[in-house]
Formats: sequence, C-alpha cells, structure tokens
Amino acid sequence: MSVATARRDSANAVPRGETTRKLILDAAEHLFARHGINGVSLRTIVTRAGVNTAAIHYHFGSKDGLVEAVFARRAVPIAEERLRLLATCAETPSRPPLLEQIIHAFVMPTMRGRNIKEYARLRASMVADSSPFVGSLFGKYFDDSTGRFLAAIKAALPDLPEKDIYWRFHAMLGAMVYPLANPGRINRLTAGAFDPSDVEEALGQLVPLMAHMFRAPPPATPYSAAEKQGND
Amino acid sequence: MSVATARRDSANAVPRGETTRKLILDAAEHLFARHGINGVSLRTIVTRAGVNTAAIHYHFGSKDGLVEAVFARRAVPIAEERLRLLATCAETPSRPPLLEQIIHAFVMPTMRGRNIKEYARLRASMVADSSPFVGSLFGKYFDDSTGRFLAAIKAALPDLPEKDIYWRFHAMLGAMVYPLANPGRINRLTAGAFDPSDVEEALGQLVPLMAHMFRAPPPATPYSAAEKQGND
DNA sequence: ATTTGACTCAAGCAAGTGTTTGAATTCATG
DNA sequence: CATGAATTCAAACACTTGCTTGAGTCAAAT
Repeated sequence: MSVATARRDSANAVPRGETTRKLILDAAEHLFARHGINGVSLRTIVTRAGVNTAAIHYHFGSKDGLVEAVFARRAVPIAEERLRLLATCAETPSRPPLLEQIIHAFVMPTMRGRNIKEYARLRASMVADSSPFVGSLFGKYFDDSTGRFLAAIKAALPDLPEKDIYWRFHAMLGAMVYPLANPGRINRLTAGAFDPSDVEEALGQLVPLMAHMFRAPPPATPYSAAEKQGND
Repeated sequence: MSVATARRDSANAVPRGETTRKLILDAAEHLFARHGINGVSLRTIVTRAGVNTAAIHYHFGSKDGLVEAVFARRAVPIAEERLRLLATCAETPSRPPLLEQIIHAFVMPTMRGRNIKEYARLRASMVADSSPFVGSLFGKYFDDSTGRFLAAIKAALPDLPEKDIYWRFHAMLGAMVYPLANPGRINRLTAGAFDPSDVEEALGQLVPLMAHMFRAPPPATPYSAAEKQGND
C-alpha cells in the first residue's frame, strides 16, 4: 500500500478526496465509452461510482471538466510513451528507422494498459463528436506527438508525396480505432471467428498491415484503371 | 415539377406531409451528423426544419423512429448499389474478379451522392454508439450486403486465412469512415495540405490503398521481428 | 356545401438535465 | 478538546428532454 504516490511530506500521502476522484473517473470512463459523452448523465455516473451528485462539481468543476479529466488521464501517458518509443527508434542502427518501428511506437501505447479497451471506445466516440470542446481535447493532448510521428513517417518514406502520407496516416488512425470501437457488432458478421478486443492480436495484425499499407505505390494510375474495368 | 415521384393514380402524387417529412429528415441528418444522436434535441431539429414539434411524432412516431428513417434513407440505396456493382464485378472476364473492383463496389456508393459527407459523419458517430437500437440499424440495413462482400473478398484471396481477412476488412471500414468523420480537426495537423472531404480524391486514394493492404502477407513473422527491434 | 381524413399547431406534461447551496461530516493539526 | 479546512451530503434550482393532447386547418371526395 505504501507505493510511490507520495505527493506531500506526510506519511499517508493521498488526500481524502482522491479515492472519490478515482471512483468518479473510472465510472465516467466506463460509461462514456459505451454510451458517448452526451449519452451519460451525471446522475448515472454518481450512481455507478457510489458518490454524491455534488462530488463531480466539487472535484471537476463541471461535466466538461470531468470529460477532460477522463480523457487526459489516459492521453498524457499515451503521448509520453509514444514519444519515448519514437526516441528509441531514432537510436536504432537503421537510419531512417524502420517503418514498422515507428508504427509500433505509435500504436502500442494505445493498446497496452489496464482496461485500455474502454479508452479505445471512448476515443472512437469522441472522434465523431465535433463540439469545439471535445475537438480541442485531441489537439491539446495529441497533436504535438502526432505531428512528430508524421514527420518520422515522412522521413522513412521520402519518395511518397506528402498528400498521400496524410491519407494513409488517417486511414491508419481509422484502422486503429474501428475494430475496437464496437466489439459487439463485429462478431455478428464474423460468427465469432475473431476477437477484435484481443489487443495483442490487434497489435500483431495492425502494425505489419499498416506498414505494408504505407509502402503502397502512389495511387494515381492503378485506380483509374480499376475504375474503368469495374464500372459501367 | 412533374417528375417521376408518382405514387398514386392522382396527378399530383406527393401527399401534403411529404414535404414536411423531407424537411425534418434533412435537418435531422445535418444535426445528427455534427453532434451525434444524443447531442441533438427534437426542438433543435424542428427549429432548423421550420416545422412544429409534434410533426416529428406524427410522421416518425418517436425519436428512434426518426433516427431509423434518417439512417435508412441513405442506407437502402447504398446497400442496393453495392450489390448491383458487385454483380457487375462477377460478370467481368477475370474470375475471381479483381480485388480493386470489389473494393470499389463497396466503397463508391458511400462516397458519391448529394450531401453524402454528412451521412459519412453520421455513420462514424453511430459506429461508436452501442445502444441496442442504433446497433441494430447497422445489422438491419448493412449486414446482408456486407456479408456478400466478405465472401467475395475471400474468393479473391483464397490463400489468406479467414481471421486475417476479418482484421483487414475492419481496418478498411475504419479507413473509409475516419478521414470523413471530422474534417475540421484533420486540417490542423496537415496545414490544409489535403482535403479529406474531396470524395473523388478519397476514392482515388482509398480503393488502391485498401486493395494493396488486403494483399499484404499474413502477419505472424514480420511483426515479431519488428517488435524485437523496436522495443527495449 | 359538407364530410372526411390527413396534417399542423400552441400548449403542456412528467421526467431528466447540469448545477448550486448550505448545512453536516471528517480529520489532521492547534 | 477545539479549530478550521477539506470533503460529503440531501435538497433544491432553473432549464431541457421526449412525448402527448385536443383543438384547429387544409385539400380532396362525396
């Protein structure tokens, strides 16, 4: 019990309200992930957390404050570990580093961690939310590290036009988040033949897949040919 | 004005309430796409549509009824055109048909059409919604045609294990929907260098990209090697 | 002209929303 | 024990939610 959470000189470091804070954050993360931010009321959260209604406003100020706290609790360590792994890539003998290493550094922190699947679903539901506040959270916590990964990928693929890199990068973001967004519905299509919430399997599938995708030739000619054959 | 909308023997076929229905559906689609289903109240919809509150319940029964009507108005033609294009693929000289043709038949109907971008955003926000009702809409309107495309892709890639096909298929779904889900935030990362809401560009990029992704070798060995190099 | 059924409207209902308040409770320190 | 700040609590606030009601309007059919 005497772990590294010492924030003051006192022996028992954790303030009284800290456990309430955590109860609220855990309950909110679980519910937001499943029903979306707008689909969950503060009453539902406090009921699940077993705390009083006013506790949310005491600890987080408002529902938006709670949303940001839930988002940031996961986003900050993810962004930090991404940059740490990216720095490790840079020290590798191969220069520029292997595409696989960069992609692994980008994807892995979003996959490993306790109850990380809930956060994946939460991100999926927040991506589609275009309220200025929710949109600003991605910018605040992810844009910086994401920009560095875009630069690293550009360096690893110097011959690919910038525009194509952007398309593939966003395709990768979608591929990362979609299989984990709603595990329930997926199994209907596949008769339980695969389990998208198996994060180790997801890592093993997605990292080489995305690296292969990034190495596709520029799109112009092959597509128009396919369209001429497939259409009319 | 005397177009093909004749549904009865009478000369002027469209019933009075049909224009109100359309006003409501258009306003609801626009608002649902931007703010999510739970983020839009019926009052907001009727205000934008310029109709009375009770009109929604008169024409659609409930908010869920309206949600299904909005979803189905686009989903039915999309699923139909997908199957039509897939049938065209099957008559092609190459047998099994080219992967590019199958993917084009799957992707194109979700990209072309008036104001189709709004529907793409709506689908993105609904994917993350796990309410039983919203989930059932995907099953009701898309599972059948989607299953046929899965079968067609399996036939085109007979050597790829079934599990890998599922992973790549869901990666494709994510790649299709993510770049269109929130066009506003994307341009921050890319300094306006590309426009994800340009659907012709999206088709030209995504179809060959996804075909290339499907043709990646099975994942097992290359990933474990990459992990050993990139990690610790 | 009258009837009929489809449609629209203003008003209101009960329930749920985020938020606030001010009095209790806790608990390390004086 | 007494002090005082940190935290919790029940209760209520003003407002929004999805939905209903019943009277009213309109266009076509009799």
